[in-house]
Amino acid sequence: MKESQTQKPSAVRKFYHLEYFYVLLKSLEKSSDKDQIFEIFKDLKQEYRLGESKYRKLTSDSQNLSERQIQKYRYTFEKVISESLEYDLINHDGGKYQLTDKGRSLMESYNQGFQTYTRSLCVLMEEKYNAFRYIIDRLYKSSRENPGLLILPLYSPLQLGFDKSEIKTTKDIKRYAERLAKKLEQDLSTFLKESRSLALENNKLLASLVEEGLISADDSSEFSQNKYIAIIAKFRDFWRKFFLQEIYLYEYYYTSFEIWTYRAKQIGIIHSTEFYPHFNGKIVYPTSVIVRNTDSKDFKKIYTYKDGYSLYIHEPEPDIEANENLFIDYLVNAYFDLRRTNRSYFISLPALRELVCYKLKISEYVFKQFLDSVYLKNLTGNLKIKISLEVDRLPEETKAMYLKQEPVMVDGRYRNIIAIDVSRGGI
DNA sequence: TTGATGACCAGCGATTTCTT
DNA sequence: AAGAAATCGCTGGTCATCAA
Repeated sequence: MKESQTQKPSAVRKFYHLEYFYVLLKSLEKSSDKDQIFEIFKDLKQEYRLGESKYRKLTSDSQNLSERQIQKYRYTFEKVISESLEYDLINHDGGKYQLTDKGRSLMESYNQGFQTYTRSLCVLMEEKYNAFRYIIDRLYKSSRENPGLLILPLYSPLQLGFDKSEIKTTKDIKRYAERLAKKLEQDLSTFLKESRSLALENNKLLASLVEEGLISADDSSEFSQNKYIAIIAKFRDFWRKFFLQEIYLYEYYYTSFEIWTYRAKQIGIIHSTEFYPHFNGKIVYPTSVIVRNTDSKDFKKIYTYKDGYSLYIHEPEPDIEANENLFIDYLVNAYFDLRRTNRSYFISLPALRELVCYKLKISEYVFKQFLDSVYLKNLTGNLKIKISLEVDRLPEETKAMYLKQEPVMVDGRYRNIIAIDVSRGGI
């Protein structure tokens, strides 16, 4: 397979959830007046759980929003409108907004299921921006040893064993900086098989902190404690930017990368996670390829570029026996991997999902389909292993961080913990 | 006018400390 | 022990600024 040609850069978009398009179009069905559309949009944003964060948490109801919240919602609203105009989903005529045929057909695709909907959007976005192609190309070029894998390690002082109370002077900051750089060098070598000294960059970072007046050039003098968060944020941003631009040659800034990969994740063409077990930070890899053509039945074409290359999503069928066996193998391996650090038979299903998705290079959606199929067979006793799935607590029922990930819907119910028995004797 | 960029901050959930 | 309050760490979204 010849690698495809890198496309022109992607512009920045300002919202993550692809449902926003649908929510806007639905609002437009009811009104053509902008202020009224916004009112409906606000309610629907709430109804579809389009929270401020990716974890879809909503606090207040749409009736009791603060001025500031309304301002934020309006900001998002304007962005959704402007992007919808670009894709001709709506048109704007004399202060009135109307759905176009294209908009109506996108709504139709939503009713056929989320996968159909996101794929229609993928076509619209790719026609205009080629952003997914650009990122997928970058991902495949990320590392010679491990093509496709991109890591963005992240370690706060806390995670490296420093307590906030022991970081007071320039000297302390330098100690953290040094340990962080060492850790990052390690990650580069383990994950990307690249040995590289980060000492130079580390010095650059420290120098910029001094230059901006956040810390003093003198080792023993204390920095102002209310700048602590700002200083730590500098570390985070600096290394993220370094990894993206220097290691992965991504030419745009972090937010742009975040937004496009998260959109790609919803379509199922790129996987990205902050919850990969035993790793601090973010891991991104493609669950698709861009090639002229392929004979493999595991890949489905979803978009064709002008130069003849196509975007194929990796979507193996669960009911083909070889696929099923491979899935079960990885499932069992990942289960025992996680069991080593866990006393209970039950382990976190999202964590297991991360390991299996990575091994098979499949999206969360495909994982869900496989697990569904395998679980049903297990219930009727037609499987060589025994699987138990349970619901611990759903994200909205708890404040625990480890449950911030979306649970997996299997056999019609949300599940978040799993146990596996290979002997079939019962657990 | 539009997009890129970096700084900033509200607010969330985790963690720690205080209180009963 | 358990709940309440205070503090901490971090993120997404907003905004000002700059360049084209």
